[in-house]
Amino acid sequence: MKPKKKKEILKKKESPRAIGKEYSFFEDVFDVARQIPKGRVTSFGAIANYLGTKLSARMVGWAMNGAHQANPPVPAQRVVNRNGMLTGKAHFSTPTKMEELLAKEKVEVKNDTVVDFEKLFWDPAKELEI
DNA sequence: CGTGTGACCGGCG
DNA sequence: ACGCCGGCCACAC
Repeated sequence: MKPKKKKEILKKKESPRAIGKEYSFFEDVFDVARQIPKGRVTSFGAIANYLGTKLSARMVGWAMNGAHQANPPVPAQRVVNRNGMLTGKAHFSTPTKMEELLAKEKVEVKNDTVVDFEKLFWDPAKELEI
């Protein structure tokens, strides 16, 4: 947890490649995703909202595209759409990997959808308090 | 530099 | 109630 930064990161994006490393919106998404408490889940919209791009939740999901490939690994299984559906399960090693991971987190998954999603919902904008 | 795409979301028919 | 369409931002080709 790092109460600093926050929007500071998205201030102006000073040439991501100029750094020579991955340093951009991705890191923000990854960082937020990593801050998701165990046994909790969040939605793309929530992350997008936290990042200030709620109107473009698509990019969040798109960013997650490299999340399962990022280092350190990002618990992408805790990130689902606003319906609580495991939309990105297909992007995991195995189609069942996502619900398996969630199952280990004591998160019930029924029909590719998180049970009690509303209760397990973790809003970064609130928890992290922008 | 321009075009395409993306694990979405919300509104409208 | 369901389905389709547009939109927004960032990144890769």
